[in-house]
Amino acid sequence: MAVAGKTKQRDAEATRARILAAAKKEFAKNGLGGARVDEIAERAKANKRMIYHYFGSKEELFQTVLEAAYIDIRTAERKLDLEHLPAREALEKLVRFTWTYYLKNPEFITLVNSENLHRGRHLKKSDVVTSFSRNLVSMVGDILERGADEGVFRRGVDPTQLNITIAAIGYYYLTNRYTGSILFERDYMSSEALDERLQFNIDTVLRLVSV
Amino acid sequence: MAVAGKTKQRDAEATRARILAAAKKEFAKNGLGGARVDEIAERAKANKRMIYHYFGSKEELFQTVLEAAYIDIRTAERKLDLEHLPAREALEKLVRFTWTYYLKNPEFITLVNSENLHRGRHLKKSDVVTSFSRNLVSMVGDILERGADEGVFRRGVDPTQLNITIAAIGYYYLTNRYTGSILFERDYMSSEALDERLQFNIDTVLRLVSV
DNA sequence: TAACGAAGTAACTGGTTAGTGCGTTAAATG
DNA sequence: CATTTAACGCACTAACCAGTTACTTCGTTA
Repeated sequence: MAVAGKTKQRDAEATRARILAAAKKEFAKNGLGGARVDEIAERAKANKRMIYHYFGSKEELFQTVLEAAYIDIRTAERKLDLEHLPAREALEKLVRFTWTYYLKNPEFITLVNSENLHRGRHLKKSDVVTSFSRNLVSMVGDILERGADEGVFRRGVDPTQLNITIAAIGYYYLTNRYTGSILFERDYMSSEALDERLQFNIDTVLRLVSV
Repeated sequence: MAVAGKTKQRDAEATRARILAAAKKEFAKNGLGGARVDEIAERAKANKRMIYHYFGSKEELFQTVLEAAYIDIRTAERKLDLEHLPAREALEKLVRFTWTYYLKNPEFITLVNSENLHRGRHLKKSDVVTSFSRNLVSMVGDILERGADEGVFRRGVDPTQLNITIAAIGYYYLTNRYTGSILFERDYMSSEALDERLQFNIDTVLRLVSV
């Protein structure tokens, strides 16, 4: 019997987890097409055969990584507990959270980009993720309604469009930071530049919904 | 001597142009890593050898395609002639143009995404593109200043940040339309959805700069 | 404790792909 | 018209890469 804490010589769960973590890094760095299965195996300190044993194929591995990434961000969003905050504060907190999440989890953006290059064909096969997203839209819908009741927000703002915009203004800045830095001759990633962008985004969203 | 209009059996310029057009399609569809040189040659009805003759390597071909794409959008922006419009109209026209350009030139977005996956290493080698972009920022800066003089816009809005936001709210919606359509259970590309998004974006930008 | 299933490994395969060597043919030049 | 230059094509290669075969080792349980 395996004693907890003891270094097991064989540990299916641990190996699977190491593969998943390595795959996330490799897919994020090089995209689905550019990622190398051998590289993932090496990074995970696992044999390549194990990848096929646990995940079936490179594509299924990608699908699993992508699903896990979506579940992670949606779960974090739920934990924000925005229901108990005044509408204005709740919305600002969501904008801040989205920005910070992208900043701390740059793999998320690259994974989503890669999936969209492939026309969403992996996400289509997943059904867990949709229900998580419904929750997000209703969360924002609630904030908007509450804000209108409080008299600080105008009515008639589409929650889905607002959601897309909140994501867009952070996501675009970060995903296009390389070309942006070159074209606009700015350092996109200095802490001053990041702070400035976050403030601009909060301002954009609040002006959009305010009465 | 080649007679104008006569179908030449050999035409360096035409072959080069066909390769470039084919490469744009292939790179946009599959990214730099996923694009196949053989596929580009076939699509261009040129021999693969010609690609290496005119462009040297796959990477240099990509760089040329990317440069051409940037020059195209920046040139189109200049032709908008926004200087002779009232500030509000000028800004709305720019938001509309940006949206429509992305919509009609979907390759542009995918090329930029691909370049950012590769950390901008091709654009770094190009110097033509930077000067084009400087022009865009000053164009928006002028509109903002003019709007403030007219009394319709507030002062202190950063033209670069505004520029980024105008691009972001259109770009993000379109590049993530596959995952978006699945997660939010909406058809992102129906003409009603597209109209609605454009209106939302115009509204977002105007509220952002208005007094 | 035997035996069975699952974890793990190394070496291989078949297909693909960027890039080339070398020969051919059309057009420009003098 | 002869010669040179540049466009063009065929067929090849060396490297790469996803996926597999055939095998060993460990842990669990009848």
